[in-house]
Amino acid sequence: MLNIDPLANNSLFRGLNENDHNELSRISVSQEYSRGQTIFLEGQDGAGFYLVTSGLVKIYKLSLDGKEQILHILGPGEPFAEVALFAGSTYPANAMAIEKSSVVFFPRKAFSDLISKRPSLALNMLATLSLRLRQFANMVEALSLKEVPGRLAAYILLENEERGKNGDIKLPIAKSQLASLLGTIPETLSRILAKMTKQGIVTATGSSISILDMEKLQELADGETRLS
Amino acid sequence: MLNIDPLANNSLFRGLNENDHNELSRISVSQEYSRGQTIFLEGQDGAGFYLVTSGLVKIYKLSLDGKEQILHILGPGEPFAEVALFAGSTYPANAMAIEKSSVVFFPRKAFSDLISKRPSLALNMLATLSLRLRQFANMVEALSLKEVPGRLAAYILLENEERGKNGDIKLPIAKSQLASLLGTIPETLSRILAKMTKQGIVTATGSSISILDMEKLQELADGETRLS
DNA sequence: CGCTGCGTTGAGCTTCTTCAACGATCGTGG
DNA sequence: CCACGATCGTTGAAGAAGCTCAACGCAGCG
Repeated sequence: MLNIDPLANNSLFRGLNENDHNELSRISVSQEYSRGQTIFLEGQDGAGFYLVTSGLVKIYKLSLDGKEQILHILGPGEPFAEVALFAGSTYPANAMAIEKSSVVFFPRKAFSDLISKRPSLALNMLATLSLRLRQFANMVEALSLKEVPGRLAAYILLENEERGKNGDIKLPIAKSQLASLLGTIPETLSRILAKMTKQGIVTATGSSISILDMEKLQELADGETRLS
Repeated sequence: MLNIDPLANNSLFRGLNENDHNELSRISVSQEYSRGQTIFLEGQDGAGFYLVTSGLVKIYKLSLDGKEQILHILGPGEPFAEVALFAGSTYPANAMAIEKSSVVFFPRKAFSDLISKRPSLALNMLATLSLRLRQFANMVEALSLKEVPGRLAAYILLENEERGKNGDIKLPIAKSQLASLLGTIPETLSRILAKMTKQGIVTATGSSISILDMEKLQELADGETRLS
């Protein structure tokens, strides 16, 4: 096969047999979204959950006056909107494709039936939700206990561990989106990045960031230091 | 029996049979904590999870300079630290008894074995975690998109729905703790409550709050209005 | 080539925190 | 039962962090 099955290699479905995978393929529906297209809105009836197969999807909340807070950014292999399956029936936030994306949709009922019969599927799902709870706890901590420089530093370090190798990072999202993810606005992010650059902590050109002073970045992320 | 079994009536264990309940009783351990006593600390090995049977427990994060952000307040019947079971092995935050409390502790291994054999237990746990994810999403939204008056208004309204009847609320926690839960400090909370009182939205005496203008409170919580 | 979205920079302002002092409340031991 | 201390809550004044508004440069794309 030229196209690898997006379902087969996902950790969410680890431990399932061939039949289960066929069943999953049978009940799921592939969908395409173009950049900026809404996948669902907060409050809508949660008809099922999704898995990203390509592209990038953001989960976000909006205030009345239009300010956005991104809760998650999801890439290939990552599920979203699982919450709607198990508690309440509506989506708790909005979902939009940041870039051209493909997702697989799993209708609620069919998936519920399968999960009731497959303990390993339920356990995998528990692991997924638990990981997300951990991320949320860190996000609340960041928003409440850290200032924007600290949040940005933590983000850069995290990104460096996950994608960067030698301290060179390519931002996967636009800076305005990063601002929204960090709980601030583009202007503030821009100013702080400029300040970090001026102090020799990083260099930033376009969507590339290079870490110059890893130690200082770590201190900022931990809240040991101010940017002054 | 004089003492009702705290395990039998919990929604987490709904759908389990008599044997399972006996098994749960067998593997669990009762613990007592006095006011202010630490139950576990962030980063410690997560040896299991807990269920509050009486009293009040807070889950919280601390910054280096000692500021506290409360993530949850848990009362009788509510479980906590389930996350440590399914993702990572360490506790993601600190837990402390706010008042004299009794909890039941379920050691990791024994509970994992049971959950693997009882699909309904896994599903109940999924429902619990999903609900918590929803709460976290709302908390992030509040911290990032609402100002303190809005957060306080939302808290009062929520508390009124859950415990209050006719708009009279008895705060279950100290105001300093409420400030920490709302992501602010006691001084700010005090000032805003005073302002709300001055504007005839609520009256506050000690730990009692009475709602005078429900509509205005709702507008504040939704972000439609400022306190001016 | 022009338009539109993104990013940057500046000035002023709002919200919230910090620091400090004081008052109230509650539990406890004398 | 009262007195005391500790914790909690309130209020004021000053400062800091981040937001708003506005203008402008730049790049990408049709």
